[in-house]
Amino acid sequence: MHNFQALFDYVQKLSGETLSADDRQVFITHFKPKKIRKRQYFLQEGDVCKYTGFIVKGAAKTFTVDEKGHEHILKLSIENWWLADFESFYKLTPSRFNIEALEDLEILQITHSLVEEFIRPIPAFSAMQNVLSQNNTIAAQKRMQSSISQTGEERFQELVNDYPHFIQRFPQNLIASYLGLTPETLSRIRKNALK
Amino acid sequence: MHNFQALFDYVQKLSGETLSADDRQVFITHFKPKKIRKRQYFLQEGDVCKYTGFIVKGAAKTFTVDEKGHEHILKLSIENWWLADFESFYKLTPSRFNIEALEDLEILQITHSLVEEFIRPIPAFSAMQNVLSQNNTIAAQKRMQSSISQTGEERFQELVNDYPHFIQRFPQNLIASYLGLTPETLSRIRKNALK
DNA sequence: AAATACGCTTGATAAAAGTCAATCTATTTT
DNA sequence: AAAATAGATTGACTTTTATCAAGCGTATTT
Repeated sequence: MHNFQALFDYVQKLSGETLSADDRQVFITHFKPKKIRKRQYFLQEGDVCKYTGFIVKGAAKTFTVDEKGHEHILKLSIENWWLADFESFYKLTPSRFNIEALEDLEILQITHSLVEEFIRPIPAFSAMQNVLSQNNTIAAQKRMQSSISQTGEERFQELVNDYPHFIQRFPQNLIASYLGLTPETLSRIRKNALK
Repeated sequence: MHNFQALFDYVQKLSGETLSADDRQVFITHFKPKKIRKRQYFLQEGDVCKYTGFIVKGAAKTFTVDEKGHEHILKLSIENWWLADFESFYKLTPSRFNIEALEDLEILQITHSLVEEFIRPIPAFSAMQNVLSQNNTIAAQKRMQSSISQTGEERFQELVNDYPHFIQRFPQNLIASYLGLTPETLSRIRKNALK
């Protein structure tokens, strides 16, 4: 039996509400456990993102590949995050992004229509969605603010302060890409910062 | 009597639902019309953003000022947008942003607690919030993607394509700041693009 | 009408970041 | 164990963008 406890804990924590036994059963009925091995894709550019997945274990990157073949990482996702290209997921349009497992992934996945029909009616879940939406708005605003007004070095320092576990968990070339820098530039930034 | 029609139209359009006469009365009771003259502040750094305002007429910029005294514009807002620093508005913490009228503003403003108590229970409104939240997530993702993977010139071209009315309505130095560029750099980018 | 602000442009120079190539180390994979 | 791969670093050089300063029109203000 797959581990739904992480999902229950997460929903309850963010919503501040309790899930009844019946609620839990609805989750268990509609979310499907799935494993994705390292280097496998959860989503490929051009495909429709039919599922969103709650990460129970593992990590993934969401990225594009430009004309020169360079990767640009938009998101790094770990346990207790939702995996999806939400534009494609909401609108059922082909995605511009790839999502690839960086470590073996265990997720609980579900389609948009099943969420709408069965999961969103659960009050704790929609309360969680509201909190999550607020958190995401705030985080997106902060990241955008950094991006337009700070140097690479300042953005890196902010990441070290705000998400130190990301620095430990992911190799530097991925962190660099997430910050909009090349690996060489981040390497030099770190060298200079050591003074 | 202030123009609530723009707000009603907006809520109905985004939600796909109809507002009853009673619903409308709830809006009229709790939203307060306010005028803010050009160059006046809706919000100042360090203050708590107690209100969100629906823009009926006019335009505003949301920006920070860095240690060197340079402005960085995070958002440019016009009719049918909501004005606020949502981090400060949701959490009632002091804001890091300033919001200033670029043109005389007519807004309909309301506090967070009044929204929660009286407005959000209106189904069309909460449906609108859901759609808005999705749209914002998608737009934020797209802008972030541009920021980490494109040059200034490409970001400018994208803005011209996606929001041509912004280019017409705001001076170039504000557009430059919104794109994370100096006015000089944007001026040169445009000169080169004319070839 | 004169004075002032503002916005845009251009030039010269500096700083930040990217590109390409080489090397080194530490894992993985075979 | 050997081979292959992945990640990090460094050097030389280029491109992109910022900075500072000046000049020029056009609104606004007085």
